[in-house]
Amino acid sequence: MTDFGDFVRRQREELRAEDREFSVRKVAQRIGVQPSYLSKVERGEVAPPSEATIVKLAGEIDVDPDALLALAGKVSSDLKEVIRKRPLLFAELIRGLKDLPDHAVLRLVREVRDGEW
Amino acid sequence: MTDFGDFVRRQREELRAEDREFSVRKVAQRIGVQPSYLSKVERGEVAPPSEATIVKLAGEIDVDPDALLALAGKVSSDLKEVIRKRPLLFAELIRGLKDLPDHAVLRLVREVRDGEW
DNA sequence: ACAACCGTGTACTAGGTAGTATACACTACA
DNA sequence: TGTAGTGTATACTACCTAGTACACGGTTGT
Repeated sequence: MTDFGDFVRRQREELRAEDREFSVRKVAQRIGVQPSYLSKVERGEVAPPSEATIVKLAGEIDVDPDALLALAGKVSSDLKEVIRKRPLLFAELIRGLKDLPDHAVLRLVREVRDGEW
Repeated sequence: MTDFGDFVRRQREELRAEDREFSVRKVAQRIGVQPSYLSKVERGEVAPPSEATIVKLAGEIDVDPDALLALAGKVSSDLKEVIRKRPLLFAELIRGLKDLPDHAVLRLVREVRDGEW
């Protein structure tokens, strides 16, 4: 389960190759944690950080926050909130989409986005 | 935030009016917790139980598990898993549905259920 | 009258979460 | 050559989660 750490390290080092501001220490400082902690996170020595820290990190290393949260095994709390408010409706919808292929879900997404609502 | 406790107590007592098997003690035993703990949960003296315990409780007092989890401020982990596997797709879909009225979401649900996929 | 059952008060806890603080050895630059 | 910056090892912690264990006094059934 070091998917998360490995990904963060790779992404940060890629940015670092072109900008020294992406050292462990500098990034850690910008997202508000100790460098030693970020180091351990990247090496998978400790579990992924909290949602708030992950979101800041995502902003820093230029990845989608939902994608990074997913790598950490988490779901954004604002999405959970949407479900929590109408659990029966959303539970049925999501379970119904569970096994459908991407393109089918995407069709739904688009239908909603440019919705005839 | 005693929504959860109040609801459980009401529901249990309703069942209890017609069946003595729905005492705090009996229900607690069937779901595998101490009676004192269930009592505290119902009175909101402690936070709602874990997901696993909530699901057992829901089965026992005849309410939808997703609804009971929602009252506890939680989302079923199988739904989270679905999102976690395709975070970009589902994040966009759910945020797009966030402010739509029930009937619009329901239309989607039905579209998926009797899907032309 | 008494046994069985009832809900609840009190005290406690193992394990997890999300980190901090400090010190160390190595490298890079000027 | 020294100083500024680098990643990491070690030790520690406050708070939260999800409960347990036991005892108590009140109520009910027979």
